[in-house]
Amino acid sequence: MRPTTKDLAKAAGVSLATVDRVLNGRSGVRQKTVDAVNEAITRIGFERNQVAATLARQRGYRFGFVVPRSGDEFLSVIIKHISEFDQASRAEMIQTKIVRIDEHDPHRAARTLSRLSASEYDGIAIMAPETPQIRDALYRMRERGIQTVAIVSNQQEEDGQSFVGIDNVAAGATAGRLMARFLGTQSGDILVLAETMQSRDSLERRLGFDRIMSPGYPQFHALPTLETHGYPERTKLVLENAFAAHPDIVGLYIMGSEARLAIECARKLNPDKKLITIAHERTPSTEQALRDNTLDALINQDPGHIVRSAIRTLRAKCENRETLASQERIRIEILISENL
Amino acid sequence: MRPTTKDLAKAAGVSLATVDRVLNGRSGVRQKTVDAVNEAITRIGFERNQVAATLARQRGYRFGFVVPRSGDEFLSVIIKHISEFDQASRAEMIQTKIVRIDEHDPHRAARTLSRLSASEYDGIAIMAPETPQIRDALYRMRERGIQTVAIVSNQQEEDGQSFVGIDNVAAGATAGRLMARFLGTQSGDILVLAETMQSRDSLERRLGFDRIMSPGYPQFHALPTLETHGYPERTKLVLENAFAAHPDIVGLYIMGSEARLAIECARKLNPDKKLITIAHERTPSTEQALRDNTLDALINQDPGHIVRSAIRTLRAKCENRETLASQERIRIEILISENL
DNA sequence: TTGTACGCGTTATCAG
DNA sequence: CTGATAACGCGTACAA
Repeated sequence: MRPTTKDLAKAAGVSLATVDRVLNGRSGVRQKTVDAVNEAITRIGFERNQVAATLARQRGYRFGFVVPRSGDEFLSVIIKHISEFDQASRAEMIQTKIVRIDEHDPHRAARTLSRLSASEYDGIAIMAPETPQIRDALYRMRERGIQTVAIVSNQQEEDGQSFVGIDNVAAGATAGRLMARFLGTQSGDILVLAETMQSRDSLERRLGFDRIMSPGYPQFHALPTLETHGYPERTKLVLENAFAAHPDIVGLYIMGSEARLAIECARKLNPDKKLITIAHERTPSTEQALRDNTLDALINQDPGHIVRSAIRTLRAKCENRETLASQERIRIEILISENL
Repeated sequence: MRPTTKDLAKAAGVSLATVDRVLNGRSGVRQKTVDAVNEAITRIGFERNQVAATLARQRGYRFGFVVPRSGDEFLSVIIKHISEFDQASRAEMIQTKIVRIDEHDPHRAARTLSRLSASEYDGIAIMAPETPQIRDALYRMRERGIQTVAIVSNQQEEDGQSFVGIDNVAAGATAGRLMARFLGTQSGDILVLAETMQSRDSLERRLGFDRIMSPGYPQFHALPTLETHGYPERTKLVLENAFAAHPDIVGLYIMGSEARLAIECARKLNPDKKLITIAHERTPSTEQALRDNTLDALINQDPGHIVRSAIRTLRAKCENRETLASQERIRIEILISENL
């Protein structure tokens, strides 16, 4: 049988309460006692039983997912996975709620975050673009004792363990390599589309894309990124202009997560020639596009994995232990119609 | 607060013990009482707290991974993940052991399996080719009350929920499509290599590969599968013969999981021409091949995911509940050097 | 600064 | 067939 807190208390010559204090880093214990307990821990090989610990806390774990109020198909897929997980994990004493923020108004968003209290949440996973206000709000949240983790869009580099998502530079590079290989012996211009180049995700993807394209494939010319701002009319307009100005377009790289529109437009504007088209994020519509061959490849980050990984990360932080790094690394998936 | 067994007992007008009997399907309860408890369950919305249930069992969960005694790099990666998981999940009261079987002697293997008792194991994950002896042994294991799940190689269709691994037909198709697209406008023969065509995995991969190649790309001709039987000399020999007989080889599809040898041989035999090469399973050596460009793509099934998924599946079976299907589906990953 | 005693929600072991 | 009651290993008031 594995040693328990009782064994540990006996081995260290203290009471259960003191063992608990040391184990959970609470104050009010003499350094000498702390040392004695720690010594006993290694001596008898004590390891805390998380199952018992979770049960003993009156409440289970309460986590919140902060997501944009308005969003694209990818967001709804994420949300679907959150509620799916919530249902499945109630028996494990994990509760998950969704908190909406106004991503266009950083101050309002920050205010919403500031209202999240430690008495309601043990941890928060946030999916939001990086702004000073948000970063600040997160910092204060951690001070209040709420664990945080960023998902999908990275918030900052400083804290290595607290981002769950893909490396967007590598994702862009992956798209670039596939584009080049699928184009084969052709040559010409490549259209690059984003909702906005303000976002770090798009910048990084573009960077990665160019890093492959520019040095390795002089026969292709990736045009400056076109911004759609998520508006259908604007998407149509920029694509029209682009096709008019560049008669030699052979490829289309859609960096944003709303690919449906762009694919449709491009097909209408260019019905005779088959463009190699690569987009990001698996959603019902990109999946359909892959199936009917209007899309050649999809770069995806598994939303279910992201959600579960975020929760595992938060939980590990609550119990202040390490996570299994290999498990939490989100893969840059390449999807074609055969491996959907 | 969620209703507990106490609430349930009160609501049903019985004792805790009876509630437990009904909940865990034990015998010795009148049908009328069973019905009353079940009615109360739905009425008050009772849901069992798994954390408490796990704690209350004296022992935690004890799972075994049955794997071949001898094996390739992929096997050692799997084993690495098993022990990694074992370490990380001790705190969650899950114990994982590795059991070796002689995959070349089905009878001996079956005997080893027959010695696995329910007093030692709650569940067994098995990675082994499908033979009548093994299938039988598994059947008897389930009768003994040990949960089972097959990993990597499917055992049979009958039980939908108990295979954790990829669809090998789809994996072969994925390889085929990539091969065709990477070859582009070239034409010629494609070499297909396997350790043996006795195994169902290889057969299925070949089937999927041809399903894409034959109808869609008449400019390519996939040669009959060559068998290496895992021997270096034999690999060298069959490749030499193939290159001599077919001067027009443009592609190499390595279906088996020991790709290192084949890649090396092919490169030596064919130093002037770049073959499009696709293999299966990420291992230190295939990863290296991808990096130094001797491999164009890798079809992979995440071994870490397989291990964790197998354990989640076994645990769910022990607690007789459903698993989250979306979580347990193993992806057919496409790896290139950019998304390693 | 340290210790005692009880509770968390379930399972297991008795007795009836 | 059914019911009390003691664990399981840890957290947490409250007392000292």
